[in-house]
Amino acid sequence: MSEKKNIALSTEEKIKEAARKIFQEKGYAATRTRDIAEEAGVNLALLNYYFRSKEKLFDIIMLETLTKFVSTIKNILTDEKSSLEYKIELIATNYIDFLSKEQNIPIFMLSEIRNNPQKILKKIPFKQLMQNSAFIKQYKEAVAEGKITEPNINHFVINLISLIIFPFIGQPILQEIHGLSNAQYYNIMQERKKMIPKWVKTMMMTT
Amino acid sequence: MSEKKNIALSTEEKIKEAARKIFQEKGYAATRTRDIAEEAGVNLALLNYYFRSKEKLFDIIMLETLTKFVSTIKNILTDEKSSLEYKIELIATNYIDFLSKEQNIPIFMLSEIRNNPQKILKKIPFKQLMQNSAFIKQYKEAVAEGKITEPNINHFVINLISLIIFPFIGQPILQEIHGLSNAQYYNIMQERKKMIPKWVKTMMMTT
DNA sequence: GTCTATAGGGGGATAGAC
DNA sequence: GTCTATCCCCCTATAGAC
Repeated sequence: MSEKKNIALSTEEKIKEAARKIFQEKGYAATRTRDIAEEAGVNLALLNYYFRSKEKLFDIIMLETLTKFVSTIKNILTDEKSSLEYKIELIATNYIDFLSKEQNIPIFMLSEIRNNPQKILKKIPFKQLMQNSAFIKQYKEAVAEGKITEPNINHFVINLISLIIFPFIGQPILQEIHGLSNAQYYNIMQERKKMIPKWVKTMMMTT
Repeated sequence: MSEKKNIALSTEEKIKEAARKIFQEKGYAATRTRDIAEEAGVNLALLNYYFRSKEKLFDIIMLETLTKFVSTIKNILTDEKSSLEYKIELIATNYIDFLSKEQNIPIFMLSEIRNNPQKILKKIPFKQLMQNSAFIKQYKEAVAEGKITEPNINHFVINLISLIIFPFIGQPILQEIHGLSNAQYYNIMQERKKMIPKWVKTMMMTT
């Protein structure tokens, strides 16, 4: 199944694109290097020629996935000029747009983290990204000014991330429960871009 | 199948307990039958003697896991007598207690559903469980009476489930971001038993 | 029912021709 | 760089002794 868009790619890039697709769909353990080669339309031996091993290829895909995932919010969190409210709107909008196109990324990342937490978490400085960010500073200011009554920023971050990401992870089950088509579910996710910022704001005023 | 009062588990039960543990930790593809046999402290051949194949053993574990997961809320949703508010409190409390003990269940269920949606979803009548439940009826009544301003029940259900379940799925990453110990994270989850019901209530009044 | 031994085959990796 | 052919380990499953 050779696709038009792949014709311009080098062999190495074709393999990476195929690996990204299949690793993200099935996870490391369930992926066979033969499937990646077939998806890429290249010979199996080339996979080892370019990337040495299945695991090394996986490591590259995972690092790129994590980097892409983090880059979606990195600049938002550290921007000193934009307001906290605007940051929340941007985070919700950008992540929902990003994940609508790359639906498998959250479950892929999280299930591989379960299988090997240290290996994956050490690749990306999640902690440093958050701490001392403008985002955190502004949240604490809002608490000091009485604009927010929930002083524990952990709950705030957990809630924001949960409301954005879980609907993608739980999509099969949530669609089944509500009897929704893919298009209907997509529309619901679009609605959430506007609603999540309002919701988290009111939540943080509830004690 | 059902043994009398346990002193020691039967061989069959030892295998099932070991299989449950390892499948839930690592997922189907990454699990080796040798690991299950070792964990159970029995010979590898006994696994096939009692369960025929790895897949048949997995199917049993998955069905039991889904059943346990659903039974946590089944009676709550269908209870005609309790109020909507009380139902929400019970759901939050019971699920957080359940998942605090069985932390791997959500990611296990959801990643196996990703790998094989129809096979797993058809095992459990998620849809029928929800539709025509007292829970849905009471939500619609609350909308009609103006107690709730968000008419779309889909968002309500998605939000409630997201706020309860995602913190368990994302635990490794969320702990890392906030620099929290296991004990600290456990305490945060305990706090959420009281807070989630308040939050979802105010969220559904925000339009 | 439980064990040892092994069949059978899938899948990652490589040698070597071109 | 790309291919064919093949190695060989590992894992599931089974045969057969006890």
